[in-house]
Amino acid sequence: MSTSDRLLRAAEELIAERGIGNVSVRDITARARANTAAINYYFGTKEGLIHAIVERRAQELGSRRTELLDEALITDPTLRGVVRVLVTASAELASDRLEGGRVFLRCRQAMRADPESAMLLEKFFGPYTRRFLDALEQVTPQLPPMARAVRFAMARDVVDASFANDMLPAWLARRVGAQPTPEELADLVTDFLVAAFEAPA
Amino acid sequence: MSTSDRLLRAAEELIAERGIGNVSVRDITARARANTAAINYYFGTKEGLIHAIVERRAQELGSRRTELLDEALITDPTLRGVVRVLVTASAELASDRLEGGRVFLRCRQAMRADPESAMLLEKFFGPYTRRFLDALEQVTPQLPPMARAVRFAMARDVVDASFANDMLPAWLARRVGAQPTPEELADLVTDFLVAAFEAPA
DNA sequence: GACTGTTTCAATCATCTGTTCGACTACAGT
DNA sequence: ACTGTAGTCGAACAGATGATTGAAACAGTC
Repeated sequence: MSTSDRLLRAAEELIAERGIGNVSVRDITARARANTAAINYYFGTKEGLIHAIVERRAQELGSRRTELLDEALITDPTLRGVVRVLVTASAELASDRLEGGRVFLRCRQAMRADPESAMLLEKFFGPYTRRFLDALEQVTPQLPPMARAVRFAMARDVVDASFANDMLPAWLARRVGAQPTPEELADLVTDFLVAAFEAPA
Repeated sequence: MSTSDRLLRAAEELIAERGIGNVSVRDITARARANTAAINYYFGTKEGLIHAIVERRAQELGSRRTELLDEALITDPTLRGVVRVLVTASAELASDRLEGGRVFLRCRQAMRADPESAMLLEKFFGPYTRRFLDALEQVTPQLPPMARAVRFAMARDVVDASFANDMLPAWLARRVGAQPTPEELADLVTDFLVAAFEAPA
């Protein structure tokens, strides 16, 4: 694996573990077994690094999401079909179908707390998110726009949060005796969201 | 207002604006119009400051939540009644009924991205959250524990995220032409969650 | 007015931050 | 053998960081 790849990976890992802001270039280069200057050599600045992280993942994820969505709109153009796609896209990451997906989910969640990074995320993931809302519009024509928008925003948050963290917080998992598997979780989340979208406005 | 109060306030504001990790003690003391040493004088360390922030807010919020919950379990012991409480507690903050509530909501959301701070939050807010799950158990006896736990975790995330950020992300608000008021939002979120909890397991 | 404890202040500490630099290596094409 | 290019390395930079210090300013009490 090339040095720049190792840097990207190491940065994602560290950000996922500690949150942005608690990660220095020295931490990253150390874990990547690279020299301190490596980040500046390959990405110009530290910011350039996180830019590269987002750009790369957005491309991977975006094409997969588009793929799933196009398929669903043909084979199963229902509310459940569209929600399934939203859930599946994240569930696939959570089960590391895409290399390092689990790590990136947490990394992205951490970036949301940093305004600058949050803008980056919006810039790169925004277009795909919009396509999603378009699809949702098709399968919930009866909903007033404001209700649909708010529900969509909530659904997004639910999916992101559910799969990024441990599925259940530790105390909750202890209380019910187990963590759900990613597959269980995907079903639970889907049922939850479909019912929520079907609520009368 | 005393210096230590100004420090707490300033820290909450800055964390809310920039996220933890982008806030130095100098930033905080500058905004609080206090000396650089003030934080160490009053709170020992920077970490002591954020500890104090969480402790103070947890006490305020906890008692209010308990109050709302006890009341609801008597006057309206239904799923909708309990969900209403969950939503109301945050909606009150979002409309600044409690001084600086809006700011703290964002501040807390930012803290969630920092593992150390997240542990603090869990420690201080955890007990109240548990009481909530107890209440939910009473009004949804038909749900399997795992489904209830996951749904509860999702509901928590929805409420926190909805009221912490601008209600809708900028591009979504532009698309539907307006931001919902906190009251509108509270109703929309409540309907959404009640329907979600009523989904067959 | 002297004495007390509390609060504020500027200056300073060692450490960590992101970034830059010049030297060194390895290897390609000519 | 010579040259250019890409990569790596350790050392260094200036600035920011959290924390500490000792002196000053302040209040209230005898």
